[in-house]
Amino acid sequence: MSEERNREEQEFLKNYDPSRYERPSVTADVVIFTMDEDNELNVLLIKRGGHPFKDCWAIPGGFLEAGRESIDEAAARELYEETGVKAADGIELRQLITVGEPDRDPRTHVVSVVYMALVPKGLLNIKAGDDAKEARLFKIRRGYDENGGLSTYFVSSDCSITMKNLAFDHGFLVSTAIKRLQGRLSYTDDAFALLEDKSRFEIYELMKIHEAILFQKLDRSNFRKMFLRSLVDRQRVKEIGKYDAAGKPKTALYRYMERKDYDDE
Amino acid sequence: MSEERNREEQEFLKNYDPSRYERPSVTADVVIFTMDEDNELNVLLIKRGGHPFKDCWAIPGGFLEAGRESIDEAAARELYEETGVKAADGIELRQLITVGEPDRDPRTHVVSVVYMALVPKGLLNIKAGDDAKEARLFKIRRGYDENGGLSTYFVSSDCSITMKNLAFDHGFLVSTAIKRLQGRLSYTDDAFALLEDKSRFEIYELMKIHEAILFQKLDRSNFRKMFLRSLVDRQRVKEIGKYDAAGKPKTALYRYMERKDYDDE
DNA sequence: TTAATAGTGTCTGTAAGACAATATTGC
DNA sequence: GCAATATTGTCTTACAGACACTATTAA
Repeated sequence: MSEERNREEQEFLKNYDPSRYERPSVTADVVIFTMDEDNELNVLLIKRGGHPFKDCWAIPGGFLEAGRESIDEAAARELYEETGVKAADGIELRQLITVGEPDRDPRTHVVSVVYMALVPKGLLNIKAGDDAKEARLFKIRRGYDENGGLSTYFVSSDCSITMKNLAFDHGFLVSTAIKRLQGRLSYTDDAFALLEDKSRFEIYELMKIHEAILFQKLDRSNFRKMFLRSLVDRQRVKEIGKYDAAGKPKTALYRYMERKDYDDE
Repeated sequence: MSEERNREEQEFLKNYDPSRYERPSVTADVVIFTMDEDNELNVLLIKRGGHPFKDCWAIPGGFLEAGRESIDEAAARELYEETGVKAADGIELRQLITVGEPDRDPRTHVVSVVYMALVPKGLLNIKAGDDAKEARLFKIRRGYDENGGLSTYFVSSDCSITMKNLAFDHGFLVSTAIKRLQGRLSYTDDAFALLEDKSRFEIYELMKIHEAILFQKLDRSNFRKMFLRSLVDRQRVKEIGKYDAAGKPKTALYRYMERKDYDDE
């Protein structure tokens, strides 16, 4: 940009009044997935402490602090506040969808940028954030409703809620997240992000994760073949030992090789 | 929701002050793709009429009118203002990414929800919108820069600009859109959206579109096989005549069968 | 001993990619 | 006629899915 144009633009910016336009609020919401001890897919929900939708279950989210953080940073902050997990080091935090119907929040026009995160359960340190009474993991289950249609619902120790009972349009958002997770499974490394220890795992641990995400059993033999192809050919995974100290054969262990994400290529 | 809670929530909403939080501006931007007579992929760019980035080329976009339209509607409005194309009837208008670095726009914190649209050239009626001097189609070309690296640039009758010369972070946004378009090509019906007449086309018209998007030549025979498999098996396309009135064989014509999008399934 | 888990092998069908061989159309 | 376009076919390799068989481990 030329010197003269630069000066002209500086002048313009000095006189710019940002209050001219009616602005919506912006939030970053996060659908946080994990795997539990029963090898089931879980999602983190919070019980809302304030209006609107007080006492309803919702996905965690918070308002963007305009001028002070990017929308990605707001999502990372929200993830951290709710789980103690820092979005850096290998945690998947990926943008999912942005919703902005004028009436989706009764307070005011809220545009929500929704992310999904994949976190091993061992890293989770769940705590209710600012405007939440409680935060809790729910098992995601598939079942048939009274009409015989397939429906998704959330199960915790003492309660079970359906997708449609979540606050705002969060049922739709979680549903979208699950579909995206399933769709991406075959061509991304998403599943590895849910392993408790990515540098030390067995083939069938990974298979359990695939099964949980797809809500269906897989064939051991075929999964193994697929896995070994990815292993040798694409060097995404390395075998790190198959025998114990005495040289006796043991279940083979593998290490996931960290790499740049597909989205960036 | 119970009656009492409902009344309580109404009370809360009456006293809610939306000006409590600092809000960013929100825009809907659209990367509009089409195919030209030379079977090359084109993108619509506008020359900015005002500051900032005055006289720079950018993708069309506009501020969300908070409280009066959804973010999807804002994108559809922007598409219409720039091209006269209504987003309904079969035009692909799909959310791509949302960006929100605090300093990506020098005026104020702007969160941009970016869409991509696929429009046949015959429907385009390009006109410069409010704050644009000019709107124009650019051919998207791939070439090698001085360092031998692959780079993408935009070519029009009398000018050629590189990805990095676009206003704001729009180079990144267009680049992301192209990658997404390429990635989705094999498992979506995106390519059909660029046909001049979806209800009457030849196989190799569709192949030209695939070639333009992928920036590479394809094998006729193999493309044909792939196409015919999709045709018979998936009933996505129907043959509508291969012979002329006299019964003489002609190039086969096909009709695309409209269907719900994958994302919604 | 039984049941669950781990690992290997086989068979079938489908599909992608490379490439050869015709046929048809428009100058 | 030639060149570009359209159509069909062949061959190879890869891989997904179904399923059978063996070995090992834990209760």
